[in-house]
Amino acid sequence: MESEAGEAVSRRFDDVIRLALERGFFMPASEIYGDAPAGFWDYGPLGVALRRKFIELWRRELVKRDGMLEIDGAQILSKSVFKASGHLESFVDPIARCSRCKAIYRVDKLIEEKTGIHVPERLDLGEMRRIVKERGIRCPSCGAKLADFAHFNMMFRVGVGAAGSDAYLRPETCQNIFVDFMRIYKTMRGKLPLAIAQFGKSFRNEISPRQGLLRMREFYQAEIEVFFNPNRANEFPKAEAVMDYALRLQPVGEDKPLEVSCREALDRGLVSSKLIAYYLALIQQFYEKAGIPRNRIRLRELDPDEKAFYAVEAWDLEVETSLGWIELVACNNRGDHDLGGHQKASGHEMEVLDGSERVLPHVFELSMGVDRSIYCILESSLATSNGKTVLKLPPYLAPIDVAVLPLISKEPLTSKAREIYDALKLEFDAVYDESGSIGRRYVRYDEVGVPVCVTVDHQSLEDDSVTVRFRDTAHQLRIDLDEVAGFIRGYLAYP
RNA sequence: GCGGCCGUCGUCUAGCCUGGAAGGACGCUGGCCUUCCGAGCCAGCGGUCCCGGGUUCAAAUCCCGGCGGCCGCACCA
Repeated sequence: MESEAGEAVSRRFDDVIRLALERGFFMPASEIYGDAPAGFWDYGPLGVALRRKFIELWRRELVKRDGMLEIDGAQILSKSVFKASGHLESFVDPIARCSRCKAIYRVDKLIEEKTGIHVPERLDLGEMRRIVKERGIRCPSCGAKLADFAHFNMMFRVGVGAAGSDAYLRPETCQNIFVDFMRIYKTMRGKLPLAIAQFGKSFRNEISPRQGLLRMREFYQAEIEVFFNPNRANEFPKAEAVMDYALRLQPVGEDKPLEVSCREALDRGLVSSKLIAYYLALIQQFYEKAGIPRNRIRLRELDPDEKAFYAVEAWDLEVETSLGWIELVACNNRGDHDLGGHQKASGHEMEVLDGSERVLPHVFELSMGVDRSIYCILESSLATSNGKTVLKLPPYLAPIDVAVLPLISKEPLTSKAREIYDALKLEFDAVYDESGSIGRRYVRYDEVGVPVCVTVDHQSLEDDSVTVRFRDTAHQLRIDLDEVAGFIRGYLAYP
């Protein structure tokens, strides 16, 4: 892929990484040591602030808007949890190693490739070994015998306590929600449909992590699990509010997204229920408010081969970037896989009363990749103006709200500016800066997306006014000092 | 995990082929100057040349191994 587009692609990705490294958004973990494993990243000060604001927007647009309950679960969970969830068995790849050149292969894929026989991933290893032997399948690169048949599980195993009992770092945050469901339902006086949300870390031992924040071994998810009565997924009054909202749906068989209202999507049977249409609308609206242009968002239906082992209906919210379409949110109808599995394995009742009906709730999830979202927001906000970088984040996502600057670095302008900074710093994420020319400082803050700068000049000393300078236009406005806080508050307001 | 390319101050890079004092630009810090968009001047800061081993009088440079990055394949539960 050496086309012009291909080159532009890598340049744009590189621009984001360069900005991130240079200005402290994020950096490789364990960076100063040579044995730093791939797939682990540290967030720096600006990255933390951006992520915090992104999550605050998520709380506002999804959790609060919909009256969801938020929890914060443990990252290490018992082996039994993953036995019941299916991850211990299904979260694995069957692999084998060449006895001579040591290359590692996916056995199921290799058999399929060589013989055309479809091999279920979960087929017994002995069975796979038998097929390989019978069909005389050998190492594709050197022709030697295959050996060391094994399951590679992508969960990180940890030893708990002195005995080192097996437990696992969660590969998805939602298992806490399923395990805790009954207690939350009871103690919070729950009623179906009930949505429980969680923001936190997950861990997957990726074979080959790559592309910065896009595929990590330790990463943030913001997940929402909606528990509902499958017989009543169309009795959903809240959905009326979004019936005219246009989804960008790409059902199986389409090669580009269709603009269809929720109503039309339901009428045409593209989406299976009002409940699902409603949540697809909420998540798409959320990304529009996070600053991703609508025409770069799509909700793509997964065909059966692509779906996770637990999914019965699956839509991915994807965003188009210079690297292609990136999956940011998995919207899965998980059916009763989870509560059913935990009910059976734990012996704990998971059925609840919905009216007079006794029902094992089904689950629709919105599983968001936070770090990937941060990358996409950075990339889509990155603009160039007169050869200079301007990060055009929505103001309410900007890591720094306001920079307070004396026009020149000289008393009494500096003292005056410091007073203003002190008055703003508790309410806002503010910085004070007197280093370098005023133009240099504007550029410095444009580059990290600060939406407004407050500048103290000679006139400020006479009449207690300041100028407010806007990142996106470089225009300035003079306002009275006692209106500054209110003005910034208004400018940073959510849409 | 395989294959190709690659790894030098915070960032970008010169130097590597042909072994011989790690240099520049931007940035950052302090000062002077400066009343609005990367100004100027002065003085500074900043590098385990990815790591380990080998060859050599001498290694950023050559060789081997590892780690990491990008791209392609595979994978993405």
